[in-house]
Amino acid sequence: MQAKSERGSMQRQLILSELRGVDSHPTADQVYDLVRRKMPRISLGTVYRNLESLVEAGEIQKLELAGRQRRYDGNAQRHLHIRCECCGGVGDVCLEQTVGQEVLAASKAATGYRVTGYRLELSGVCPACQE
Amino acid sequence: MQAKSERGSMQRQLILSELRGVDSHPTADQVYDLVRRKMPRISLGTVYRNLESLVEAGEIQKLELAGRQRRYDGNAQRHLHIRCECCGGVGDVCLEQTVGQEVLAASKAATGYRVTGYRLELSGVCPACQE
DNA sequence: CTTTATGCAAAAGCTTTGCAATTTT
DNA sequence: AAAATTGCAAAGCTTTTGCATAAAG
Repeated sequence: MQAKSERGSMQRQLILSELRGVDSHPTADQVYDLVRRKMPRISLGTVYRNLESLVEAGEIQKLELAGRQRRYDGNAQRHLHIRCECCGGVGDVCLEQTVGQEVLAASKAATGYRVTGYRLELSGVCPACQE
Repeated sequence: MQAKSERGSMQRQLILSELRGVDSHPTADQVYDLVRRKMPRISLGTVYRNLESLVEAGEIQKLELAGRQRRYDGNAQRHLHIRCECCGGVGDVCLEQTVGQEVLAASKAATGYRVTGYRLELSGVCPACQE
């Protein structure tokens, strides 16, 4: 007994809109909590499955920051992320990725790898934690 | 009935020497397999505990590459890592970390964070996988 | 009607931890 | 003898998966 939808199930739409509605880069279980407020019977498995398919569809991005639980970002555009060492939060850095060609060339020379990409992740102290 | 040791238990020494003896950046269970060849009754928990304490002691480093299982590097010096997209292996890139000050300054301006560091991780195709 | 997605629950993969026994200092 | 570490096993946490049922196209 659910309304008709243009793009996927109601679960999927709700997950997408909730994720777009926050800037906190929530983990899967945080998304689950958000979504459950409006759809209490949704399951965690469904959240994981839809997050994954939204990533594949290019609607959102998955953040795999070093050594921690995955987070999801409703903004699918390429941008950097910075983690606060103090509160653990993750912020957006809307800059081009800016590692120079010379680094990539030097890496190739140093390793023999064909270098195809890189991942850059910043860390620091967020405004709130600086008081 | 173990020999006396200068720095820590025999388990710890063996873990360190085995890790120093490979350049493959093994995961904890791969270290476990290596070490078990010479000390069959060692436990995985002991391997994890010692790897952690060796990291804290600055003798080795823990690699937390995006979204994957942790790996350990017997070389504690700061250097870059590159993952082969094809075979999943991880190589060393013995270069200075080279993200410019201007990127860090721009990040600060864009976010208000006090930027204190960054992590750079390369990807590509290793010589073996290029055939 | 056929295909796709869901909820539930169990399983899987990696890592940590409690504890009694052993080793190290 | 006191402090630190071990092996074992159980628990923890995050993510994935099998399956019968329900929703979507």
